[in-house]
Amino acid sequence: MAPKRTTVRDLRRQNRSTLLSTLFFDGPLSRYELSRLSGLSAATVSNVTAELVDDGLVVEAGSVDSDGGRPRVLLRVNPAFGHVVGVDVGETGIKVELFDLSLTQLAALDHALSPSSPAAVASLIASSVRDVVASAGVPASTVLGVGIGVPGTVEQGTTAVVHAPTIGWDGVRLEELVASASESAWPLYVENGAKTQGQAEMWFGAGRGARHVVIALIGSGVGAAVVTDGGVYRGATSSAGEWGHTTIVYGGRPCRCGASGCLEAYVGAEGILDRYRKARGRELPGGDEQSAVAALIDAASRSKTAARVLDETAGYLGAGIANLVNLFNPERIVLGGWAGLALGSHQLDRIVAATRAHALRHPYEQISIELGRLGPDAVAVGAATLPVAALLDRAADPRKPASRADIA
Amino acid sequence: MAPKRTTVRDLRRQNRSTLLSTLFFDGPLSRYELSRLSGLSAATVSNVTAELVDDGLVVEAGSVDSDGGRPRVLLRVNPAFGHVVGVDVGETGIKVELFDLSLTQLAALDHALSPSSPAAVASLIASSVRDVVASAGVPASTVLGVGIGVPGTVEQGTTAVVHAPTIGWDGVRLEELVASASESAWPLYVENGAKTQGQAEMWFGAGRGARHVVIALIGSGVGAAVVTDGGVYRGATSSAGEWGHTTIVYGGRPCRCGASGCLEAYVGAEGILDRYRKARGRELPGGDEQSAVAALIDAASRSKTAARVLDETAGYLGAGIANLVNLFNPERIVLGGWAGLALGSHQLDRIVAATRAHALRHPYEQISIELGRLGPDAVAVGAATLPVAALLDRAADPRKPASRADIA
DNA sequence: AGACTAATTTTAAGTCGCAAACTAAGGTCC
DNA sequence: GGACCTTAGTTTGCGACTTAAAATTAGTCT
Repeated sequence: MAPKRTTVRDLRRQNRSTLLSTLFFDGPLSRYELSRLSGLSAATVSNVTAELVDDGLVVEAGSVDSDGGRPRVLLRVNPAFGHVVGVDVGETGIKVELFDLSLTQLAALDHALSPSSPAAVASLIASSVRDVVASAGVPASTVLGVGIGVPGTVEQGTTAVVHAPTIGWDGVRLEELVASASESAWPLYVENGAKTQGQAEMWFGAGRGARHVVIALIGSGVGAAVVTDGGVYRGATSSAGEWGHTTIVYGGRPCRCGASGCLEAYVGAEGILDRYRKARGRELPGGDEQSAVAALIDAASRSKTAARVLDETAGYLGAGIANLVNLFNPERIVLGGWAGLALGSHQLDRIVAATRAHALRHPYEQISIELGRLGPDAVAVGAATLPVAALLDRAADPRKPASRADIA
Repeated sequence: MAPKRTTVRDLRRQNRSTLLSTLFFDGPLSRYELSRLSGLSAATVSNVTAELVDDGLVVEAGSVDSDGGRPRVLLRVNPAFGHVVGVDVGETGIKVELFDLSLTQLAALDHALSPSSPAAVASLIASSVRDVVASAGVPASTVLGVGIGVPGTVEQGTTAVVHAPTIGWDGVRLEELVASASESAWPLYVENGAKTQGQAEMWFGAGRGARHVVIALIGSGVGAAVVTDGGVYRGATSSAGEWGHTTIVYGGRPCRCGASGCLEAYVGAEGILDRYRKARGRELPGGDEQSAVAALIDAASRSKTAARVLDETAGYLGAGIANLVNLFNPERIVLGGWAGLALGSHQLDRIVAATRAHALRHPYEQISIELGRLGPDAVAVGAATLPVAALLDRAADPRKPASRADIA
């Protein structure tokens, strides 16, 4: 068993964390409301919030007029307490964005990137982070951490190890590379991009308020972020949620992962276009995947072949979603990723119908299927979320106010 | 957010729980070892264990001679503190077993059962529980609770609702039925049989020591218990883990759940036998499923058809397991259920190979695939585990010693 | 201005775990 | 067989924590 002591001191830390998190997610609140929401006594709330205010983590934010009685003073997390950086390492470029503590974007930077060595990417990340911080005029010392979302599985051990076949990475210790390429010692958090995007949807998008959610992501590849009991599920070594490579057609189409019959080979953008190509018996006009998929969806109103391919896609996708429903029994499914949104906005009905056809009745009745609400920045926002989550989690020690050093 | 206060009192409860659980799972331990394992100070361990001994939950169990120094006094959970009952409601009968607190069986009872109304089953359960308690000469007041494993999904709400199509149950509130059929007010715990069996493997079988495990169960039907971070994963409404009805062959064989291409239709006993029947082009000799499957496995050394059917089964099963590996990223897969054990002991190699072929490399490298170690009583043992888990969890209040009333 | 209300803060318990000092129980060594 | 280790477990004193109740603060209402 893990030696998880519980001293009276941990109590305070946990209460700090609870109150800070409540303030973060449920907006400005009075001490009184905090007391109700957290279950803590008014005295404790007063006591703990005084500390949080002292530490600069929380500030007063006006007051609510009363109708007879002392007006409530509202408290909220101090957005200027610190800043966080989110990095989205994609297959064709990287995005670097700077946020304040309320995840309001202050600056952003894009870099196109042809497939490059991990070291080259790491040094580009390091310099871009420095640039974006400088461009916003934010003092480097207020940066609480840098979150990095990558397109591949991430094994979280003492240090994160990235396996991203689509960009040719295998066993890359990105943290170490970035750390040695940058002179600042900001805490780094590396995580799979589907999971960071999922966390972004949970905090600010279609997942808000639910505790059991699967965020399905369909783009070139297919992935998912599974949220159980409010937290992203990681499994033994954090590579859980590889939905794209679950078998849905035993012995079916070959997949780029080497296996056959994977869901990704049917509903990933490449798989969809390839099936369309084969159905038409000739090449498609050139162009990037996104516009090709858009063209296919557009053609569906005129072309029977296109309509059939999309129908089949909805069928496969529904079966894939049904598998998630049966295995995870979530309360909500969020369909995201550029291809997922494109498909979803044109044929959500059919996808839902196919899901119903393949799922068991009772778990199916629990769910609602929604489209993602966040735009193309979701991966970066989600990445920036990681240092914030760390801050909320430990809420820092009463003695040494929360700062870079605390988050590890 | 859930109003989960954290008072200084909860600390004590949690530490009681930690110590009691450590003693339960890691056998007799001295106070000194407890202190190391729990991370609590020696003083606290002394203090808390004194309370536990006072309450009768823990007793001394001899001592270990020293080589220079005061000998250690061993402590263990008092097996006689209370008793628990486990009930296995199967498709063809019910098993009722009585255990002491260390899950040592004291008495057992079997009843064949043709498909019956829920009320009839409930009253049979109630009377059998009374009989088994009486036959062991155990005072009714020491029974801490009754766990019931059922063959279907269980929605846990204020009261458990059972949906078990194979025995014709739909929306059955078994707790209420059993409670009103029995005069004793023992706390009842209703749970899906695959989950109780999974918990039994975790506590006493092939799952010991691991925190992320999937226990796959293959019999007539196919199910799974997913253990994440040491606990059985339930999802939003406790019907998670319905592995048998995930689609593995899109558009494939019809399944008794109404969908098509479900894993169960390929690797469930019925599915295997039906495929064999079709492959041979004629009827099989009669008999029950278990002996029919045994006969098929036996025939594989002589019959090409039988061998092929089994090979294909291993392939489907491997793909199904690979889906679990990709989605859950466990550290261990346990293959259980009578058909799973039969298949596993004759062709584990092929199942493992098929799993490797369908799983992603990195999550695959984390796992070991093992056979279940528990016999046919596993469902009942696992059911009996439920009241024990409740006891360990709340470890009862310092003031009023743990008893029936505490577990709810 | 005085009464009344409702949100915070202060005060006075009471609980908890920990470190250090202390006791228990058994060795070793001469 | 007695002085002296060694290790296990207990007692004591203390600081930290939450809570309930009392006090204070800041408005509204008449």
